[in-house]
Amino acid sequence: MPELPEVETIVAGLRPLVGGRCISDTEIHWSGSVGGMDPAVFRDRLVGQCIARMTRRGKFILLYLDGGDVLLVHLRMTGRLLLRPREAEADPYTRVIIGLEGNEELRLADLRKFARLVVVSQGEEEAVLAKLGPEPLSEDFTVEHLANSLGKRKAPIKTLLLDQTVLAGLGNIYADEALYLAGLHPLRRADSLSVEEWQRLHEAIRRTLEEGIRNRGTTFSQYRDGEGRPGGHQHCLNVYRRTGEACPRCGGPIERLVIGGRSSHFCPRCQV
DNA sequence: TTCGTCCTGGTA
DNA sequence: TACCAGGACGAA
Repeated sequence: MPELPEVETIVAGLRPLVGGRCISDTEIHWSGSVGGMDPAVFRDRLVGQCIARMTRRGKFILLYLDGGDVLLVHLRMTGRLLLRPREAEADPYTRVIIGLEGNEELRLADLRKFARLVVVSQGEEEAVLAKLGPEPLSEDFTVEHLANSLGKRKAPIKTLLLDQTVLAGLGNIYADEALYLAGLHPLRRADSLSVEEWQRLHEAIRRTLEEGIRNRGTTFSQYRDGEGRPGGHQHCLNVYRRTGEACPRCGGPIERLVIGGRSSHFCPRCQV
């Protein structure tokens, strides 16, 4: 669910609210969310450390703690990271609570139980992050990088855009939207793209992610920002989950195909 | 590279 | 009742 724009929105919203705050207690309601870690071990390790820095890398949220640990959060499909007053009504599907001094708590709520919260020693997070490709909105993400990493691959371009080792942060929604903006059919073999098409795709990826961030992410059902608010980008999508509706450009019907096990939405007339 | 799996709930 | 869902990993 949460892709780069959603995670960016969460982090930008929470960063000023949790920076410098200290952890006073923790609760684990479903141990799978912390990889089966013993609740007492989890608590002993975190309590007393303060949040020095909060950042995002790809779809990961990173909380750097001043005691030498890093909290890595990945929300996967339905995870939410919410900052709530302690006395606030329980959020449904709350799996982990990290209590902060000052009567608030960070809650990991997650309907489908895929989200993960991992504690590592500072430095160890680099092994996880090293597998990720460049940030799509950074200078490291160039047309050359995109074309060089994928230009010889035979797989459909749609499938490859979801590979986090190629670029970090794109998911199913924004991949479909980027391919629409670029006018590329999701089944196109990557090795068939021309220089000009790589340029269009590169530009389209950036544009669609920037618009997603501007609209504070896409909410279909589960996504909320760090304060529980839905995003607004679902009203601006051109093709994603619009099967049968009119293409904004040509008016023809949007089609849906399953590619690499993921649903893909596209306009067969505008995307070739 | 593709498929199943981890899970639960909403919708057709 | 069947199918669908925003992610990612490991096995075949």
